Amino acid sequence: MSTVPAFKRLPRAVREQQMLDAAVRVFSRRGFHAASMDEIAEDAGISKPMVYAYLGTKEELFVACLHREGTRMMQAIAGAAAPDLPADERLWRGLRAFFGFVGAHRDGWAVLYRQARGEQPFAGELAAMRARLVEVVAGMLDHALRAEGREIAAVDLEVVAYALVGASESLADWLADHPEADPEKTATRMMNVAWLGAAQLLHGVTWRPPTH
Amino acid sequence: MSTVPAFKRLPRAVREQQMLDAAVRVFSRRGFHAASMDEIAEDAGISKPMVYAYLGTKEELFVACLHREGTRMMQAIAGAAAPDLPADERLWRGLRAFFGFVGAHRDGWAVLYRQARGEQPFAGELAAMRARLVEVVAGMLDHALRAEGREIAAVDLEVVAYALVGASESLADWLADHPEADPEKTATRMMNVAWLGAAQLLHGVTWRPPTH
DNA sequence: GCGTAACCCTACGCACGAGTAGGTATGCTC
DNA sequence: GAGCATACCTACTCGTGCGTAGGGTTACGC
Repeated sequence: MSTVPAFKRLPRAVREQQMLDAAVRVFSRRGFHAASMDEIAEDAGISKPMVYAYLGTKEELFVACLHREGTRMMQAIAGAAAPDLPADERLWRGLRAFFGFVGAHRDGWAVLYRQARGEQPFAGELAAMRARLVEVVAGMLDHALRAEGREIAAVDLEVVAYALVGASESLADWLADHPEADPEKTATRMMNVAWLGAAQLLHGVTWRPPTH
Repeated sequence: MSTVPAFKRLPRAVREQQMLDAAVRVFSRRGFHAASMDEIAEDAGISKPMVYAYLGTKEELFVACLHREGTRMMQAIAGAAAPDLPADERLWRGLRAFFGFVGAHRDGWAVLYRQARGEQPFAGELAAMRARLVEVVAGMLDHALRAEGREIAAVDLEVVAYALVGASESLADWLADHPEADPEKTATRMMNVAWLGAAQLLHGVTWRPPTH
């Protein structure tokens, strides 16, 4: 008997996205280990074997979440920071996009950074993404430096970039925990710390340890 | 029959430290969840019920590790940054002590930051410690500001401090993953990023978002 | 209108690891 | 050297949750 459609039996592509949505929510709420596949399935309005059929084991599912959220974030940033702008403008737009993304996807951020960092199986995945970020930032700095006719050793550049990325991640955490905070304002503050320091470096000013 | 002592039957205080040593090692190697109490016990050269008798459940054990390592770190920093020095000197000494500690206690650092951050039960514990760090840094900045006859809103100060702490943590992670890197040099680099930017802020220079 | 493939379910097996019960040996006090 | 506390062990119980076996139902091609 043909009852109401009962909105079931959706095509695979749709269900996979629903599952990923649910997974991101649950992982972010409980953490990787405390999250159970049963809860994810229930949250997605589907039964467990379906999750296994489509997305594989728990680890694979988590990696899939990581990938989707990470890609979205990188796209948000890349889309905002056009490569033909001056360095400070690029940095500003990149930061604004970044904090905007975190503010809008607090769940995704929690999955991405708070969970993935601790668990060895995913640390590599995460490190690769961070490396791409660092590379982008280092590229900006290097570009600005050459425009000034200066150069810095590649290692130093990378470490500075690493510090900036770290500071941003830290503020992003802060933002995720303060729902009332304004992403734009946070980006401005980060820009103040980052750019004022970086600009000094770009102009050849450096700090040297006291010798005694 | 009195055989060789077989180095057993140690007083509680000693065994507790051995257990904590083992726990820090195993937690840092495996992560909180993947670490088993059996492995910790074995690594400590003792049987599992002893661990339960002395340090309690797995969570309590982890908190104990967190406490010990955290206290050691805070002491290392506090001992180095005497409060009567000028701000830049304090910051420098604090950073040097911090990176020195991380370089020497990579295991402890991994437990502290990589594990504790992700798992909700310990996030609070960790946040409290970080809050103390942020407070110290914010205090330095504030002190330096007043010396210059300036003031900044407390929130901004805290956020800047938060960013600096985050950048340091990030570089500490980097340091923990690069055994060949020199803690002192890392501290110098961090000082460059942190102080050059902060000094600008202290002198009233700020960056403002473009208005268009 | 009938096969076949995609979608979806209920119900289980099974390993792993936290925590404990219950007992033994060794040193310390008096 | 009797009594007692402390250090220590082997050997279990038992919940939890991952992953699967095996079977049902709807759509779609032909």
